[in-house]
Amino acid sequence: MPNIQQIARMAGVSTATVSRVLNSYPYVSDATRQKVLTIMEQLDYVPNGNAITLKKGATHLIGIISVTFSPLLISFLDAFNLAAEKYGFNITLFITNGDAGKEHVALEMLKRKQLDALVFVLRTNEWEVIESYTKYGPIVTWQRLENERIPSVFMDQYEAYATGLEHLYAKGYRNILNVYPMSTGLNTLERRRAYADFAHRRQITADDFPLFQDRTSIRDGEELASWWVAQTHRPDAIFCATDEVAAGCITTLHRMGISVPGEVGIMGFNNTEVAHLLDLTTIHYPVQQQAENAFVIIHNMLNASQTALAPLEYRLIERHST
Amino acid sequence: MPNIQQIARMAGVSTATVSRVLNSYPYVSDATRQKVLTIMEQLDYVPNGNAITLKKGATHLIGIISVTFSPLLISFLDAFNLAAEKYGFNITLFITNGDAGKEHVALEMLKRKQLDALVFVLRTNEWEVIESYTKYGPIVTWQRLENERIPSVFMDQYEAYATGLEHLYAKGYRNILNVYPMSTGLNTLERRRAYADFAHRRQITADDFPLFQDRTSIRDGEELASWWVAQTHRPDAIFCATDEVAAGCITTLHRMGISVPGEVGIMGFNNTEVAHLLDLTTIHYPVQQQAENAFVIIHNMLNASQTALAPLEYRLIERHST
DNA sequence: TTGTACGCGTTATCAG
DNA sequence: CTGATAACGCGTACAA
Repeated sequence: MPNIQQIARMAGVSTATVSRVLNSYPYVSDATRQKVLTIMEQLDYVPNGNAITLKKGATHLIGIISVTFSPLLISFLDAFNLAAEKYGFNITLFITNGDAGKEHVALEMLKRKQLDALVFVLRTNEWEVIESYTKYGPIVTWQRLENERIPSVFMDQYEAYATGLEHLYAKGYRNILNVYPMSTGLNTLERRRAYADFAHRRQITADDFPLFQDRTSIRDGEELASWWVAQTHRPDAIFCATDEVAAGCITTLHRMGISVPGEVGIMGFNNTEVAHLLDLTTIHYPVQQQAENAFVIIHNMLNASQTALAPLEYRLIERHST
Repeated sequence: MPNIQQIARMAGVSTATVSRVLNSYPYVSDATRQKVLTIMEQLDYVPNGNAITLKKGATHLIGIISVTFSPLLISFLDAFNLAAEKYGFNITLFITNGDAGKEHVALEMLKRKQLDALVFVLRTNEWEVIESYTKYGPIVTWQRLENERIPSVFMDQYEAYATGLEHLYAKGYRNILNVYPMSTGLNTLERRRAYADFAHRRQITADDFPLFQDRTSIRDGEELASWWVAQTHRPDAIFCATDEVAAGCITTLHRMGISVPGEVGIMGFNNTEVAHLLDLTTIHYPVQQQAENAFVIIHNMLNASQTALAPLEYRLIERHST
């Protein structure tokens, strides 16, 4: 593997000149340019990216961290990737499976300048730990967070959840079971607050259903359906934490011969592909815009620029499960 | 940001000694070690990963390239990631959306030593183009390929498809519609060959169904269902290219009030999550092992080692759609 | 046990 | 228009 010096020597010029040719600087005579290019051809010269990285201090690599591969992460990745590639950035993926150590690997890579920035889709370490790394580069999160140093592209779910509840109310449901996502997340808090306010507004008395939370997977939905069937006092609608929960629930109910929305209404959240597949009423969430914004924020921080963020809007997708 | 020299100077030692402490070499007196460590602490010293990368010539980054985010890619990524992280490797993702240019970015990064190796899950460029980059580092593919320089972790689908067909036959289906994946891929060829041999073996005369290929998405499955309903002479079973096609098909049929497997049998391929969700009979494909093998091959090439590959096995998953 | 000095491959400044 | 040379930070023979 020849390097820039060999090329310089063989072409009878200095490395500076070779570098100029490489980066198509002006002020290089056509004669020397051609000479250099020819030698490069001959020796099959390839500039070493690591040397450039070391010199320039930028890798154009952004780390994205999540606990698992959820359908939502995929949408996020897809949109982020699209935005990033326009500016020559690529993505390094860290799936932690909840292992704080794996997350540390990513943080350390930022610290050691192997990554230009980090996006936390779903964190494992405490925010304090993560925050202590902000001095090494931009860190953005998708989760809800109020932190001076870690910008968030989160969109509050209170209103969106309230909209879903009002839809169920309008459809005649009065006995709604809420199934919440991660109990550690603030989304659950917001959704519970939205329900409390809704119940008060609509004068719905407290039910005696158990509290369902930490339910986000298809399997969770399947268990939910089994629970529903076993009850004597049943909810007439279930507002699921994710479309996947709704999917597992609705297919299991169908399998047991229970009609949806006849006997029970089912509602999802996020509008992922499975919601379309199973004709689920759900809330469309602007994941794409959030992902784009995550990139824009990073790009702004890296270049001290001021590109504006995209506005975030949710909307109710009414299908036939309610 | 202090560097190794500043630390050396402040500690009153040479950079070599600092480096030794950094990499916990033996033969450093405890006294000097402590002195150096203290200074590092004080100055909040962080070794620059890029400099190390340049010096050592390895990034411990492997690029993975695919056209889209299919459920199968996710399984692959997940398993690959698990294998890779044990050896300190991370993954950089390239989703090309069929853009050969984006694929070139990855190839160039390998060439320029920003990536240690490349895995083509789904390529866009011609193999010839890709092959010309093998001199810059290990390139492995998941697709079927017979190439000296590009190892493949592909598993032949002839037998698996034949097993699926025999299952349908055993269930009494005689009028099978085959829906094939990418017409450019060899999987389609193998599956068609399996069907031809099956038809001959079971003395099934040629049907007059159109040739369905390049069908891999949920939407493709939905269209397929519409097609099926519109026919007078209908197949009694559909062997779908992927579970997603089967999913789109079966839900649409249900929606139209058609019973599965009563009026038509539906069979998927790959055993992804949606197959479980919709209770689809399918073929389980050893994606995890293929992914692990991809990493093992790369690791072997990088270290001239000889770790053995995992054996590949498929199996029929019988559920209730046939 | 420690230090010197060079190499890794580029870019960028400054002179000419 | 071109060349010398100093960074960028670190690892490592070789010598002591």
